[in-house]
Amino acid sequence: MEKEISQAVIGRLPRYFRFLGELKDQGVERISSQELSRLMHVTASQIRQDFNHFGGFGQQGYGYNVEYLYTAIGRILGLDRKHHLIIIGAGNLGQALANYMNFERRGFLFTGIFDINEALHGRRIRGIQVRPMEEMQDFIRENDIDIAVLTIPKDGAVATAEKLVEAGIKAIWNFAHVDLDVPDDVQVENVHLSDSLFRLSYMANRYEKQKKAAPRDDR
Amino acid sequence: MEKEISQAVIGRLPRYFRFLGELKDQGVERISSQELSRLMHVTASQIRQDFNHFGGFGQQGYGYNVEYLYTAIGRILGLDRKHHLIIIGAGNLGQALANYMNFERRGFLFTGIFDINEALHGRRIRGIQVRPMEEMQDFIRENDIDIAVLTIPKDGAVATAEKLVEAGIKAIWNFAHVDLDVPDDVQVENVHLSDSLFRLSYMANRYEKQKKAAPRDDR
DNA sequence: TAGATTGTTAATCGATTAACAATC
DNA sequence: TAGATTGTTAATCGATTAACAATC
Repeated sequence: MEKEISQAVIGRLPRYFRFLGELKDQGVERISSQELSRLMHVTASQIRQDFNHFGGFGQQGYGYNVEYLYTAIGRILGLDRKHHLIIIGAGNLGQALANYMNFERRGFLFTGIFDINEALHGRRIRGIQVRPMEEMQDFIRENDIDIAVLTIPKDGAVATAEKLVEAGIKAIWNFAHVDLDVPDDVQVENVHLSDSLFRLSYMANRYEKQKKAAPRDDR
Repeated sequence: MEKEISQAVIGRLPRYFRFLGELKDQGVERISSQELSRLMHVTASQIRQDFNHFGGFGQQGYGYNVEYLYTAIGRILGLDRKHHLIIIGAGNLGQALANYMNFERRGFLFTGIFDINEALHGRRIRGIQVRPMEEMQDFIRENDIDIAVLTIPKDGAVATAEKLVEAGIKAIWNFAHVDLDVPDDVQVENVHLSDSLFRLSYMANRYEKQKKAAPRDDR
């Protein structure tokens, strides 16, 4: 089997995909690692290394075919097939994600949404009715759900994640403000919004301090 | 001046902060790098290295004082002061973030929200009325805004970011699906939700394939 | 004082960059 | 064929881990 791809590389794939998508939309047919390098602000060397993890996409003397590369990376990311996803938690964030579903276009189909709050049960969000949590496990089993999106407060999140795993979920998109402990064969991708905001806060803060300490130094 | 802290370290700070907060809430007074290591699934060595970037927080033979360390990291992250933030885009995501403002507790004050859509103008979200985009720049200057949260579609994002910078914003929390090009003294923290979802998709996909290729191999 | 655990230096590991031969 | 640009190996850089002397 191919050697394991490092997290560093995987982390960059969606960004490549995004840039290639834009190029494709602009009608660009081919691009060299050097041009792409200038565009994305990463080294041409890294680009070539990254692409080569998945086998040669390019052609010496020519570069890369944008459309081909775009499709290939899409396939690597699993965007060539449908995913059924459910959202756990019909609060502000859950609803925003349900509506925001620009993801739908990419094959991520919003299939169900669950909440403990009885007042919400039966209410429809983008045509899908909010269901009580008790129905979650059966729903997953019956509807062939791939991905669960966790948007509930941290207190319930760990227990709910366990239930998801029990019902056979293999991928959790976790917006809850807590780290989940799941078996090896279950993938978790965290979106810890406050962690992100704090990083921004640090960066802004640090820069300010530097400025004060050395007001002449512009870089 | 102290040597530059690497992105790798900065990226971990919010997570430390989160775990220390939980420990503090549980009434834990002190903790060694080894205990914290077990809890967070990172090496004790890394923990000690990380903390030492900011000067000795610990004490030989004792460990680290949880409360002290928590406060120290909080200060490093800039959580000991108030930040005024505005949200650009009063769509689903913008509204969710405005309401979600659990951040408020941490000193990030939701001060204003803007949208191009006239139908939304004057409407109140968490007591704050939606303003037209034209008022954005003056509002920033008059209200001492630190952070702008960009939740508009990608097409308008680049131009809007330019306006933000023009008005003096130094920190942008970018949810738009595009990379922003800003001067060196402006910090951007990206939350590219689809990139995140695609990574999850890749991970789940890859695991499945491995399973199929080598069904016996459990790890 | 003895035991524990940090702070810090040194060793290892992995990821990024540079270089260049292969090849379109 | 000459020029361009990849694929890939080698060199460099940085981040992580190990080890241990300093010290509470």
